[in-house]
Amino acid sequence: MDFTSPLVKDFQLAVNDRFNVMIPIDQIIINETRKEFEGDFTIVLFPFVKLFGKPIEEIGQILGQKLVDDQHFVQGFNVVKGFLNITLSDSFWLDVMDELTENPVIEKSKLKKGKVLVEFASPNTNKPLHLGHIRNILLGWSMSKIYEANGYDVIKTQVINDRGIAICKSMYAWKSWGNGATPESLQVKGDHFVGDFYVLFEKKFQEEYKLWQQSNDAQKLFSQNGQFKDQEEFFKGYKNQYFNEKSKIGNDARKMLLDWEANDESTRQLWMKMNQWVYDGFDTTYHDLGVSFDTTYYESDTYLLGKKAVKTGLDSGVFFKEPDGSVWIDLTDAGMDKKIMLRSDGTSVYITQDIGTAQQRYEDFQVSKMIYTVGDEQDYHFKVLFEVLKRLQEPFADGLYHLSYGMVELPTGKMKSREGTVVDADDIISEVIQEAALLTAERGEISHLSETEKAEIIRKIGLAALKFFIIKVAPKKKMIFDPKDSVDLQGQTGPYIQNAYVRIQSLLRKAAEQNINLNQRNDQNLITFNAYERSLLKQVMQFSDIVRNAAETYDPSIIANFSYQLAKDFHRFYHEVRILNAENADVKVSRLKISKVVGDVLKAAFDLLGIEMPDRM
RNA sequence: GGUCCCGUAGCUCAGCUGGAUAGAGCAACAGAUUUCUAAUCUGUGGGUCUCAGGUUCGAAUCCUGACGGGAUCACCA
Repeated sequence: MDFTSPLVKDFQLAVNDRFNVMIPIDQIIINETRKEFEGDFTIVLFPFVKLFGKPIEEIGQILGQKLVDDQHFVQGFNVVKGFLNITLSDSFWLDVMDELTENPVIEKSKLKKGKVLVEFASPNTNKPLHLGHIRNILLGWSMSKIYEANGYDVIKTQVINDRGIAICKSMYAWKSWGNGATPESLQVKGDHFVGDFYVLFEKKFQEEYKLWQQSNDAQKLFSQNGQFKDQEEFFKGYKNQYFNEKSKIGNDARKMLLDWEANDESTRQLWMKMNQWVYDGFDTTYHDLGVSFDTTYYESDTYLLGKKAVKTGLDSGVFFKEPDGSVWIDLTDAGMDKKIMLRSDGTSVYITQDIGTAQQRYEDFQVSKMIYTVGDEQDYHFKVLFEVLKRLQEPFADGLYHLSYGMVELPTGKMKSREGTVVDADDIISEVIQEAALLTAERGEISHLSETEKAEIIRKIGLAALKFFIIKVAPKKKMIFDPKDSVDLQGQTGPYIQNAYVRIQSLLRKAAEQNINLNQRNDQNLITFNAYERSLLKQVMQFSDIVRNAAETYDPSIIANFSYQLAKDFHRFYHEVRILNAENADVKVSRLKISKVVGDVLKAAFDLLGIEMPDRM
């Protein structure tokens, strides 16, 4: 609902009436009046000074008076420097309140705007999910919800990297040292179970490598490479080569990869079994986070895609072939480099596969937009990918967006798996819920509820703390995640906002007990709205704009910050103003209506962020 | 080195499509509950918006250049 444009229109007419100039609407700057001044909205007059050749204060006086005389919605005004502060009439606010109460908080546009595919999560099967994945998942999920709210059909997807040397390492380790153990037999979550074997492989490999470093063979190699001062440095750099050329278990793992590619029956069986364990584990984490996918792509299916695109590109002259048979694209005229599309042995590289996958998705769903939620270390990759797709003249090429986000770091620095500083997703989820349980018990507010009801509320609170902590930061910024702060339930946090909602539900329950009807308009008795009420209404009526803006800028943090501001203002209102004991029945009803609509908006906003609201806490 | 991103209070972050005296939370200190859920509210202290130029009536915001931090520039993914 757009409430300010009638005011802007009136202002435009007032200017025309008094100065005979028709100012374009988009040149009229209107803001919410800052708290330290009196008024609801402020029009900036500076741009008009030169136009009218009068002192700015006088212009303000003339136009303000005109708006009051019109008797539309303006009740009063004041001019401070070049700012015309306008106070809207109580009847205006009464209308706004009833409009907001009677309509859904988000107007879902009736006409469909098209289909959008959102990719997020996209894990590897050799490691459990960590904090970085959580940020990714929250962003992608939230983006999906935001696009739905803006009238799009959304397809949520992930692409799982289920093949390659990494999973073969886990497979080899399990086969060699696993003794037939399963996640069930060891009571370990599947993704962790497989991840542990990956780690075990690395450990065994390191042992083997260390041992080899003492050998004559190794020492000879080291002394032949005179540019290295110390052994440690040399062997660090030699590690990959050792793995590929000399390592026994490296060789065995690579043999597995070849077997896999040759479709060897037993290797494929093992691969399927272990990946299934991982997927079961991932599903648990996704479930805990409250997210799901409409479809999943697997790299084992898609990694060969894109070769056809290479042929098409060659035919149309977008790509070119080197004498050795490799295929390239030259993007130097677009400020990028040359990029390989196909290796000289004819196999695909990462980008080939992405081209094929994009085409496949378009074929599958005919989407007009695709949003890739991937960390900012791949900014360049996506820049190249999108440019290539454009040059291939794909019909979807204009609807591609890389939702890039910054790395999640700890107060101590980057997470490093080698140093064991990676924050595991499952761990942090359970930690934050435990903390919520502790503090909820201390409070005692819900102690009368059943255990399952309590657990449910506690889960919502804990997850809200974690999720809000992450989603409130603008995506493109890297963020510092302090586990200590993330379990905070006070101040600028998810639970703070939930608490505002819970207070509102409590009010509404009591109002229902008193049989107060909130569905009727008050046409008889005009009430005076105080500053708290006006502020709440102003924010609530901006919600649709906020949601649109979040979609346009691909930024859920806008909604998070909006929610916080609204909750904060509600808490203040709640503290300063009597609601159920208001001075008369009309005021009571209007305050309840405002509270209800604030609650509805908070809940809708949190839903867009993937955060649930409890009714009590 | 080329390209891209970031730099705001002790810490974590808003504000960035230019508008009034730059805001929150945390941390510190002082207060508020016979009243609708105190996971709340009020107050105090805390700033060269990295720096220097430029555009403008007006710059944290736009432009240029430094400085600092990060990412990326594979026949890896």
